[in-house]
Amino acid sequence: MMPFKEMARLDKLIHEPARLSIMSALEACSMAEFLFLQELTGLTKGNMSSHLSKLEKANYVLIGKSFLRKKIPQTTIQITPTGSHALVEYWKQIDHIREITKQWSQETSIAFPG
Amino acid sequence: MMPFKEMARLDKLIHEPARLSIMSALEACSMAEFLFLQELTGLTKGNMSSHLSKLEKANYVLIGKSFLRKKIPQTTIQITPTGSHALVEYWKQIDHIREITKQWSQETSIAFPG
DNA sequence: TGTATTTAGTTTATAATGCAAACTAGTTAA
DNA sequence: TTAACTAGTTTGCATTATAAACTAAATACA
Repeated sequence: MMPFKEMARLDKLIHEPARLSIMSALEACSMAEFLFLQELTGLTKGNMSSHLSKLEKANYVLIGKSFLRKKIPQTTIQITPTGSHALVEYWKQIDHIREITKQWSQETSIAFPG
Repeated sequence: MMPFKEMARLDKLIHEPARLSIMSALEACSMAEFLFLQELTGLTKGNMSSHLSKLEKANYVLIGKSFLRKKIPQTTIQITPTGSHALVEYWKQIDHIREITKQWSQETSIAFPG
């Protein structure tokens, strides 16, 4: 019907490239440390921190602070079921957009050939 | 190698949902009028205008101003070969990201089963 | 004729966001 | 005991998305 309005429905929390990389990494890892995640994604510490807190607010990730030998702070991050579900839905929506635009493209070329 | 850095390479001009919808519509239409495109995407006029001028600066679209019966202004928009190519490359990169994260996810589950 | 309204867009102002530099709190080294 | 490092958070800046306000021309109508 209105295929090009489907883009507006993309979950912006996941769509943002830095966060998509965080979420994808977490989906693969089940649990990761802050520094490991930072290395993996190539983000700066400040960036990681602010993106993570956005994801935490949405309940997409769970952040736990523990201490190594009760001294060195270590932040561990896990994806939540909510976050995992949101990621799946995000890719579904991407697929949907692709299908629907392909279809519309075909319809137009039938209506206005050449 | 560093799969989660691939997200940073997504073309941000196309990645933004409003512009993805504009570009997808144009790819299907070959040529469209401003108001038609606005209706299609559901964007406000101001939004349309500013997104279009960004796409124009990147040479992703060509904007032509003509007059209906030499009176009513009519803006027509076409995707350029550059824009069309960028859109194809965008989807390629999306595919690439998907493949690579899927793969990494498998590797991790092999390395740390259960 | 002149004033009001509509149309087709552009410009401007604002609010949100992404980003890295600067900061904090604790640890180890000299 | 002071300097330097570590692990992260906060702050400030620059960019961006968005809609409201504006512009310019056309039509409506009184």
